[in-house]
Amino acid sequence: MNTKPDIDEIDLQILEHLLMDSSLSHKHIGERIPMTGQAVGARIRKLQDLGVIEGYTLRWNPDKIGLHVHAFVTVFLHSPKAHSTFQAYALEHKHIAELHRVSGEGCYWMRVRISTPAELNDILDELLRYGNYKLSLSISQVK
Amino acid sequence: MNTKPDIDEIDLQILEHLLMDSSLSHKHIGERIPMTGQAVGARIRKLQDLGVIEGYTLRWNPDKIGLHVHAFVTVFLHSPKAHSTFQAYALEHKHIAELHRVSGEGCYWMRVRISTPAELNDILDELLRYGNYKLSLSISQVK
DNA sequence: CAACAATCCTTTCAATATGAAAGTAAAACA
DNA sequence: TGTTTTACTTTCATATTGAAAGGATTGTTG
Repeated sequence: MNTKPDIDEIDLQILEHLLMDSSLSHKHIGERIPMTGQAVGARIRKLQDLGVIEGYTLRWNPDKIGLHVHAFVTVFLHSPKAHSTFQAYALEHKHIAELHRVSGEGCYWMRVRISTPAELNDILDELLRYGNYKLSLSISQVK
Repeated sequence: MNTKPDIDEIDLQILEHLLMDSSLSHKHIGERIPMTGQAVGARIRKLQDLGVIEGYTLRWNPDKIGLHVHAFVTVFLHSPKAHSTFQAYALEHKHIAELHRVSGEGCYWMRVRISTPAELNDILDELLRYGNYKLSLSISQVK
């Protein structure tokens, strides 16, 4: 038994192509390998079955629809009891785009995308119910 | 002149659908609006032209191809002169998946995806050339 | 008010991409 | 050596796509 399932170099090439542009046709990707579009399709299905590919989504610009504030928040919970309610709060909150349990600084790290500083302020107020926080604002995304 | 370009509720619905699954057919999305697939296609092209949709990509699981370490690093640069070399370093580094200039804690925030703690150690060593850092490891992604 | 233009949709149509199935070649293995 | 497995290609039927043309509605202007 290997640590990795049988994913070879060709699979990784296909993965890289799709990460760059998942709207590429199988045929187009196949020309680079080279391989027919159908063979590429079969490998992509394999990557999905293995759970390497979880789904298809967009690269997009939230700023263009008015979500001008991009914040990184480290959360320090008051008490162990706060975890479940905090997670429930974060999961249902539309503007909490990402949430991780972390070791290191604090208990959780989260990404917030929201329209205005005032709305961010509201979120921070709500966070105080669960614990404390440390805030960083993204000024520009370099990569 | 409006702050937003002409993006209406229907556009946002389409955007949400594509964020959930960008492999949905235009026709399928159209059934929920409701609208023909061709009309959905035209709106998607509009969203691309406006720069709201920047491209198509995957949701995937780096862990499955051996990238077991997911780290968030806050970087504090020594001096103003370090910025350009640091950015160049980060941009070309394969395992630095995301980089933001931030206000708040430190100068930069970055996401690192890498195979082993030992390799992370190497990156941290290299970071010391530019400044200091603070490290958090993602234990589990909640959202 | 009437004519016109603009917008946004539908319908139609031709080109293309897709997945399934069958066939083939090469490698792995008894 | 013969058999099985694997991974590809070819073929084919179906579905998706974008372009073009047509129609309805709304807004604009003389």
